[in-house]
Amino acid sequence: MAKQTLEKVYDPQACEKRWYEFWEQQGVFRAAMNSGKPSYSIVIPPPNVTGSLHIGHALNNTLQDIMVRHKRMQGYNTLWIFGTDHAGIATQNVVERQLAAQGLNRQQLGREDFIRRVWEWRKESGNIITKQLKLLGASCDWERERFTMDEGLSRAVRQVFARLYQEGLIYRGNYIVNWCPRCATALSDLEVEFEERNGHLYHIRYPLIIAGAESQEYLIVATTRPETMLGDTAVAVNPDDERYNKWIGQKVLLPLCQREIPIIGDSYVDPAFGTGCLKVTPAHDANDFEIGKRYQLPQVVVMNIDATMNKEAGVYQGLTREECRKKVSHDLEQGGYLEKIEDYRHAVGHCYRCKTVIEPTVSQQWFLRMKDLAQPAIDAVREKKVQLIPSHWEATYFDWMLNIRDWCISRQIWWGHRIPAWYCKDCGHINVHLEDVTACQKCAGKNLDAETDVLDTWFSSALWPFSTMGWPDKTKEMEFFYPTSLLVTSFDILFFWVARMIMLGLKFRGQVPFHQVYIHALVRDAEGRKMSKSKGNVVDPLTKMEEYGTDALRFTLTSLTAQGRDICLDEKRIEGYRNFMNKIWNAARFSLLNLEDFSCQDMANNALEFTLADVWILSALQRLIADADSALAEYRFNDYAGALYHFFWHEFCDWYLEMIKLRLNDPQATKIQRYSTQLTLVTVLEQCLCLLHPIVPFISEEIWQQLPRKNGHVASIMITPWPKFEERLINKEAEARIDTIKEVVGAIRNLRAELNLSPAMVLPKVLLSLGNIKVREILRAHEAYLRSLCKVGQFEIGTGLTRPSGSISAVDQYGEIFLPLAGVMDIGQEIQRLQKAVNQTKEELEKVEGKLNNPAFVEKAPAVVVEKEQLRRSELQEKLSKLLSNIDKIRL
RNA sequence: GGGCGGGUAGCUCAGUCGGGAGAGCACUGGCCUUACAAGCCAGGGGUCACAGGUUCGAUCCCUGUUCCGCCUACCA
Repeated sequence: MAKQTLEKVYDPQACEKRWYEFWEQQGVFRAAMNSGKPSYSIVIPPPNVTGSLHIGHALNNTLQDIMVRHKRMQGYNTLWIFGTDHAGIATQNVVERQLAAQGLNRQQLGREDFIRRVWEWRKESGNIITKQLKLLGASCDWERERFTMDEGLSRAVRQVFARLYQEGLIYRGNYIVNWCPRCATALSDLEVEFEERNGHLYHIRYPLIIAGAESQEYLIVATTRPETMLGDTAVAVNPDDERYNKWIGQKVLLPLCQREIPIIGDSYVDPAFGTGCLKVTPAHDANDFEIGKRYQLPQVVVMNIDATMNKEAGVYQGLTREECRKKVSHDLEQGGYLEKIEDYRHAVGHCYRCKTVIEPTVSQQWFLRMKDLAQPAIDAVREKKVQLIPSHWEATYFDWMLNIRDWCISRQIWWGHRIPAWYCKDCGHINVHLEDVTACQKCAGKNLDAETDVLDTWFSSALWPFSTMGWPDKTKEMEFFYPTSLLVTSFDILFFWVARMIMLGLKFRGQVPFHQVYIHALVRDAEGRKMSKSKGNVVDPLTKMEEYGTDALRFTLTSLTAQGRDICLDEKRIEGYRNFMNKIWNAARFSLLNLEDFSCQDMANNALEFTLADVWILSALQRLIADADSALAEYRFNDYAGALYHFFWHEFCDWYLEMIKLRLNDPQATKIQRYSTQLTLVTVLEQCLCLLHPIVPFISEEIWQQLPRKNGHVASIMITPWPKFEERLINKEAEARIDTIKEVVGAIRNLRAELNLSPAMVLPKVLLSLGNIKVREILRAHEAYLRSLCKVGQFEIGTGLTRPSGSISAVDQYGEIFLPLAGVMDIGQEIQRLQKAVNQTKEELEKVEGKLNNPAFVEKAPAVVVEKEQLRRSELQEKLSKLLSNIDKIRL
């Protein structure tokens, strides 16, 4: 790429697309399978095929991209598998809405045509998120893209289903499940969201049957759902409840239905709740279902699949649940059966897809037995074969896994993996098989009905880490990349997805699907509220990427990713990091301007002549590399970003670049000297770009491509070797010297600022009176830095210097600073300024003396700590006396 | 009901071994200093939620209280 002068302001739009295309062209996203190298792999949490990029995706994929880019630079065989999820209910909803717009529904189309329509939709609109992830810079191996409904993954699903069925882990049966009347399908327990709602507790009188006839006596039951009474088949009381236990075995008359139902005794009933009498509706309540099984009560389903009342509801047939509740309540009151209605707040289950109130209903479904699958998965986490990060999620994981319940895996929708079961109409045998069954395996009859239900989408997701790699076939991918190294996900799908992958991975591969799981937080708005369309506080990552640049957004998200914390995203932060991108840009601009006459040469290290600044920055860079490495290794993303931010801006730009201006602008500098500093400059800049690259891929590539470098270099920063920490470059002496210089420069600048001296004004002379000979030596040796960084014409550096008359003074840990400003200074103001310093020093001194005067402290604290305090005391005492003496002499 | 996380500067948050409280943003003052005003220099600002305890010493460890958030659960 030709050299060019950089613009003053970084323009992300101008380069992002260009570099992404360049990377694709170069094939650098493709997984290498080089047998000499270690492997690193991640499978993406597959976004819904209907999805578009939201801020959570942006975070999730930025973190994955950071790890993958980092490992790729470290030389691993790196694979990041991308793919999408067929999202059964969500996708079906989308296509159904499209049909509705044309006045059609899926029943009119028929199953086959409908499925064809979904595939068409997927072809046209199913790759939105793919394009958006590319905009985000994601370095997935796009050639290995998978879809949960594609041929290979479908085969994996069937294989798993068939084996689990054969082993008796999958069974079919009539049980109570969570039914969504809007989606017209069963849901798993996890797909129900409970929310507190204001409701009512209806107290209803159930007349007792005495001597075969309705009596005036009654039991009162309390319920939040009076409409379900139409399906009541018993009333239960606690057998120890002396108010009622005499009635056990008797009957009550069910109001409105004129049905006699038994009174049973069951310890499930809490005598303290409500009236102590519980109406039992086995077909519409999960607990009642259990009670019903214990007493062989009939199950009366009173609703249709859309939650309108069915013929069992008698006169209420055809009403919706809500209408029926009103009517029942009204009729009870009319009949004198309603004791009272109380306000009552309780949790109501809603469909996680469409928010419709769930109707617990008995129906014929398929289930996966979980207990046996859970145990090895619990052990795997306990034994750290799968490491959850942060580890406090383990508690949540164990709690759920230990109380796991069977998983309802069948869905009454059309879009999804059809359950591979065929019912023989001749002998009743259920045929479950990998391939389509055309003749009954038991009676050879050809009279078969295929199962119409499909599987829960999460069933196929559970196989994702190995199904995407070609399992059940033996593939090179499986050999190289399974188990995967890391999974990056959000905690809200820990049970939905992570736990199930561990269980099925262990079951079918005998190995965990991933070694580590990094669980990140939710992105909230600046006030910490969950983002939602209804609140209107959604931050659209794509808009922000356009406004501030993709790198700025990525850096922001990374900086805010501290473990165990939610992320509160304030747009101000994005702006701030956009500014950081610009800072990087301008530092590069400065560097390139000063590297125009530079070309890399082979030169022995000992022939070079480095400045103190050069030696120091190389040393500081080593510390940065070490910090970045350890932060990444421990997934402290915020520390990783923070270390880079601090080093680049506040060490490299603020100090190093300012210091080397001296040499770069010095016409007296020899070629070797100039070359040495230029070499340091380009080295540090390049290594910073490499360290930054995983977070900010675009700007780092844009600048990197323009750096002068040796021949035979690689094509992209993406495949440049990751910087290596070099112990030999650590130079504590240089670091200490720079610290001293920074300290003195700071003190002089502070004085200037407090006196309101214009930065443009060059102070003719400054005196430094320093007690320590080493400090004097350092400052004398590097006086040039002081002169340029403090805008001072001349220094007098010595010890015990007398304060020139009419001088401003300051005292710091090294000694005294005098600015001779005869005639300019305001004595009153100066006394005030010094007095303030005196007060501060006194306060600190009191604290230290408090400690040292405490005999227990001197006796029990470690010697090092005590010595430290003693040293501090003497320093403060000396500072105080100097300050006081300066006030004393102020008028001289 | 059970569990988890949190309460540190005006805001959002760091704080790894218990030993002089930090960052970013915001704010104040001064500067268009030949990379950058999306910038430079300097500065102000905190009873580390509250109460006890352990310790020579607690933001940090222990106990309790309180507030906020989340997860989970078969009290109708």
